[in-house]
Amino acid sequence: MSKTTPLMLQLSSADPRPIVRQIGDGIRRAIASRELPVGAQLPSVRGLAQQLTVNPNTVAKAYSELAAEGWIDSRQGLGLFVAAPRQMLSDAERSRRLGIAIDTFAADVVGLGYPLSHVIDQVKAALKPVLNKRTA
Amino acid sequence: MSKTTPLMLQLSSADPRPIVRQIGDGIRRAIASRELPVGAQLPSVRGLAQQLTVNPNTVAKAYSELAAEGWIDSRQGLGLFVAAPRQMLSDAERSRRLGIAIDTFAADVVGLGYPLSHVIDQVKAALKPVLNKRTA
Amino acid sequence: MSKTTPLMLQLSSADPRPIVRQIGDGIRRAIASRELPVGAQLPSVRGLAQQLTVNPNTVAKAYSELAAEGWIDSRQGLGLFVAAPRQMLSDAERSRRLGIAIDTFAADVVGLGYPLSHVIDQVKAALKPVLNKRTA
Amino acid sequence: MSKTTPLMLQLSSADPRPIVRQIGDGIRRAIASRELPVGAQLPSVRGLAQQLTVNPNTVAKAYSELAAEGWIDSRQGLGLFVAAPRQMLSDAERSRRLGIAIDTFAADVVGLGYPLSHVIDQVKAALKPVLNKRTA
DNA sequence: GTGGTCTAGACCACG
DNA sequence: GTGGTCTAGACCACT
Repeated sequence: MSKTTPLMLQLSSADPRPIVRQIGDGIRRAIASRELPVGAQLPSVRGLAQQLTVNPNTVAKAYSELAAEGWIDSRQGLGLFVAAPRQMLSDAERSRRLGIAIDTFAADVVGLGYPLSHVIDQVKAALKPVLNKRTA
Repeated sequence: MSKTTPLMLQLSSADPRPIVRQIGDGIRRAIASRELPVGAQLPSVRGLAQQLTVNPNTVAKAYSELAAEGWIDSRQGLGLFVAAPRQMLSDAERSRRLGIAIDTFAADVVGLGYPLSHVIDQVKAALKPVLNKRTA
Repeated sequence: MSKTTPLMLQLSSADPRPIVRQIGDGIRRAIASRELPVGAQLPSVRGLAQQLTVNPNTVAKAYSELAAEGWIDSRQGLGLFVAAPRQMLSDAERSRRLGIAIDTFAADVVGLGYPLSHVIDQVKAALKPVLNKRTA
Repeated sequence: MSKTTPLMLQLSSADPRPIVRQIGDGIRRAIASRELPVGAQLPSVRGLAQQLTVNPNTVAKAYSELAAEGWIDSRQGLGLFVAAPRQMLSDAERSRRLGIAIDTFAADVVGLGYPLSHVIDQVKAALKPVLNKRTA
């Protein structure tokens, strides 16, 4: 009875991220912000592929990565569903990944010419809806 | 008689970024933090390649990208020098890039389970030395 | 200078595991048993695909899963290398996975008619060379 | 007048195994542990399907696989009954299947970081109630 | 209908 | 040369 949530995903060819990543990131964000609640069914591989006009394999790959990371569960013949949140990674690995993400981010924004306060404000605005939600 | 600044660059094979990007990011960071001041001469392609034990083509590629982005200027027969800060990107482009960087960052840290405050603190610490320097 | 280790992999069509899994499991075993030491270069995607007469994409998929699990590191343009061991998973997740693995194993051996002692002996023999090695 | 044994089966959507396999494995385990003794009648396809709220086709498929493997016998018009234990597989086939099960298990637990003794203890605990029962 | 696997072949970035 | 991405299309298992 769980209806498939529409899911607004915007692919952009100007975005340097590969399509698979854009899809995965978009869904990750939707799950973290509870736009897609636990147990919700995701659009089918073929359906989403058609909606985004990309190859079904591309969608399938994004989905399978999300499944490997514990964001979604796959049920043979039924579809894909938002999984209950659980901590997959060790503390050491989480800390390591945070460091990498910050280094990458720093390299990306250096040279854009924005003052620190502006960048921080934007980061806060982007993270607020996706952090501290799934454990609330 | 501007002496070539030594330039401490640490390439890491554990770092997922390709070597070209590690070099470019490292130099970009050094310029932004004024470790390499305006007018300072950069190491030669061959010299840096030897120092880092990488292919000279890789260094040359990193340099040419930095030049295209306006970070460094090449003076024929003399070498490469840190350029005066100037903004080469349109406001729309800068804003778009910031948005993408933030999206990517958000996707990376979501699911790590850290509270917003912790992430923000880390980001601030990482950005402080590289932002607000060249525009000061 | 690190020569590619030959790597004996036996694919079997009688094996119910999909090819991707057989490849991944085989390499995981080789790394865990230190047959492939840390830093060793793995056979190239195309090379291994040719050796096993499977599609390069299949090998690439197996490799990318191993990379996601932290077994190997990929270096653009250079190849794939055995990564230094690190604990990626949280205690809760490790315990969960052990439980699933044991349940699956139990379901597989029930009905084969072997006495408990025989099964345990075989399991011990199989696990001895792959457990307690990477931390030794 | 053999009454249908209630049969406690727990289907879990968190379990990665497909439903057919969960049903088959559950019944196999119940028979092996003598929870379902030889001659006991199994619930009807429709009854079990209703109890588990799954498609009757799924239950029927699970039953037909169990029958093919010799676990249960169908008596026309009467229903399905637990068969007397017999070995339908050749020694070579049994040995091959044990090998595959052990390989899969080893690949699953390698990398979890548990000491051999801990894994063996858990395996013993899981196998004790289902092995050495039907041949005793 | 659903997802999962596999093949084939193309194009790109990196060194 | 290396790996990474994407498309196209086929076949299978599950519900």
